This record gives sequence, C-alpha cells and structure tokens, in this order.
Amino acid sequence: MRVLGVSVVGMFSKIQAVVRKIPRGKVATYGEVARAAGFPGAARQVVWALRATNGLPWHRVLGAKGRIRLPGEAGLEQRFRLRAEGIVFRGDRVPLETYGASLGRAHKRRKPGKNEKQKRPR
DNA sequence: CATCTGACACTAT
DNA sequence: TATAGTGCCAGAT
Repeated sequence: MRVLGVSVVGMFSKIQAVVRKIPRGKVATYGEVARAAGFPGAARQVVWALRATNGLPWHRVLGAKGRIRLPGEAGLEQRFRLRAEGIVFRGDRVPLETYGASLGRAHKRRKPGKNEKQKRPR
C-alpha cells in the first residue's frame, strides 16, 4: 500500500481530512466520519485510518451514541483528553446533541442490511 | 481466492 | 437498556 506514492490515498486521506476538521471541543462518531468522507457504512475503515495515522485528533472520534469504544487504558486516556477540551460526559457517553461536530455529509446512501426490514410502499 | 479481524452501525428481540 | 445477529470495507495471512 505505498506511502507517499500512490494508493493509501482514496479512502484514508479523505477520512483523515474529515477527522482533522473536527474542531476542538467537539466530537464525531465513526459512522459520521465515514459518511462525511463519502463512505457510508465504512466506519471500520475510519478505525484503520486513525490507527495508521499519527497526528490526528483520534480522541474526538467516538462510537455510536457517543460511547467510547476503546478498551482499557486507551479509553481512559481518550476520556481524559476529551474532558481536557471541555467535553462533559453524561455517564459513559458524550451527549452528541451538544458536542457533535457538524460534518457536512457527502451524499451517498448505504445499502440497507437484509436484517433491516424495509418498509415497502403501499 | 478463502478466511479472519477490527477503537463500528443498525435492527430486532 | 442490553444482547445477538448481520452488514460493511480494506488489509493481513
């Protein structure tokens, strides 16, 4: 996957760009970042990007509902960093309604899982 | 090419 | 609210 060469680009750089524009004191979820980057449903790739890249405000990225998905001490550290930016936790989660960064979502739509019942037209 | 893995999301129960 | 099952995508083996 080259570095500075080719590849690696595409998804990752966009994801990185989105993460970078999360303002201090605000947060976003993996899914939101993925959507904003133009890859709905690629929340996992957001994780990849965060792990593979240095210098990103990784602590501002949370799981759905604003819950920290990082296990162990890393999770505590994330919580600590967020708190240092003025973010107040409500129990084990962050109220996204208050701290959710407004990332302009790219227009794309994710295919519904078959688990999801599609409401059919009547 | 087949399988597995991951700091996930979403729906149904 | 918690748990279980499924979908997603890219990379590693």
